[in-house]
Amino acid sequence: MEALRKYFDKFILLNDEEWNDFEACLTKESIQKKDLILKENEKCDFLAFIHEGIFRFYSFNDGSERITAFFFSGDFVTNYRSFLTGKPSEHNIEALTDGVIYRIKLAQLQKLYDKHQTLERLGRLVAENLYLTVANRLDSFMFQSPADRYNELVKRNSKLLSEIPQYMIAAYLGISPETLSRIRARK
Amino acid sequence: MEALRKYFDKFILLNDEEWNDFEACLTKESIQKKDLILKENEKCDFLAFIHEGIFRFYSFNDGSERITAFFFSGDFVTNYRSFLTGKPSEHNIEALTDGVIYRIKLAQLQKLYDKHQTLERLGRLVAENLYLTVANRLDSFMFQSPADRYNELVKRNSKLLSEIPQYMIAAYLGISPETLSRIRARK
DNA sequence: ATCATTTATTGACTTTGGTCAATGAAAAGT
DNA sequence: ACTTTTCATTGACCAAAGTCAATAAATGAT
Repeated sequence: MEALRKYFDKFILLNDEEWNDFEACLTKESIQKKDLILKENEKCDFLAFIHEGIFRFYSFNDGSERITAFFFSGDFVTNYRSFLTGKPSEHNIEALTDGVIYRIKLAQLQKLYDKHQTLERLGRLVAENLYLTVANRLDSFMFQSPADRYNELVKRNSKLLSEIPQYMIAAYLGISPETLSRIRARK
Repeated sequence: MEALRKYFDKFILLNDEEWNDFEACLTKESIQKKDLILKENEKCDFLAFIHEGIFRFYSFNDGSERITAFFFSGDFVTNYRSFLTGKPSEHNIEALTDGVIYRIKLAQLQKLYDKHQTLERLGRLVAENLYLTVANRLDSFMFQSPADRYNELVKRNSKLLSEIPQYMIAAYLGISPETLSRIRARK
């Protein structure tokens, strides 16, 4: 689990005791393409660290799918809202590729928070980071046109474009596949 | 500062020592209508607790104003992004009424985090809460029509409507004042 | 109370993106 | 390799929201 530890190091350095306690709570799972690691109406009581694979976080609006986020290796994936509030998830989390994740349960995480102030801090930093992610995405919806959102995606995350079908990119940008096709055509 | 302590109690109970250390870092300020407590391009190095007053958090897109949030007494107001990242703010925070706030500086808050695990936890809970707020707002932009957003606002926050001019509500909903006027007319 | 300014409404027109349908291209299954 | 299904593009049309401009209503200042 060196990958996970490295990811954490970006936020905060854990000593061996903290790390070992944390690692002991993780359970490894192999995931197949199209598996749902979280289903609508379930409570999300876990965080999952993605060792390998791509996931999408989506729900249905009327008939059509809306994708709130994609997650890649090195990311945490969870329904953070359901995780925090205990309410049932309105979203699904689906594997777009085969993969490997490490899960930790909410209850165990809370015990770790109590035991180590450093892990409590890590929890804060993770929450702050997630805040920044959604806040940026909110801005993109408030201030930018679909074409702007697409162009920024191309600039920032061209990897994503090559690995994910275009109609999902459209669902992520909040537009129809036809519109995305036209945005790409005109330029 | 009983109001602030009560607000905290919603998250977590502080003992007297923790509370006193925290309170000692607060500075009280009277604010006049139209004052900017944060200006574009400044770093936001504070959290402010609103004892009295209404504030708006806004920026300019091309020529026109976009309002990201309103804040009322009992809320914290800050540019959380600038606060967390240290980057200059792209937003202004303006008082819509006269008011009273209590500021705490980032540096002092960090000292408190180090001193008391409970305050560290409070920091996490506040971050988690802010996450939920923006995440809900993002959903409203991704999934709802302007009319839906307006109707929900009427349902949830009718107080806001009576205290804030309609063109600002429109800017908050991400639509033109004309469109809001028409949404209200048809029904 | 009057006048000036700000805010809200309404109409005409434009722009943008959505929907439906047809066609082409690519990928997956046998 | 061939068929089937999925995905992407394109066209025609529609609906929603934006813009510009005129007017009305409300608010504030003197």
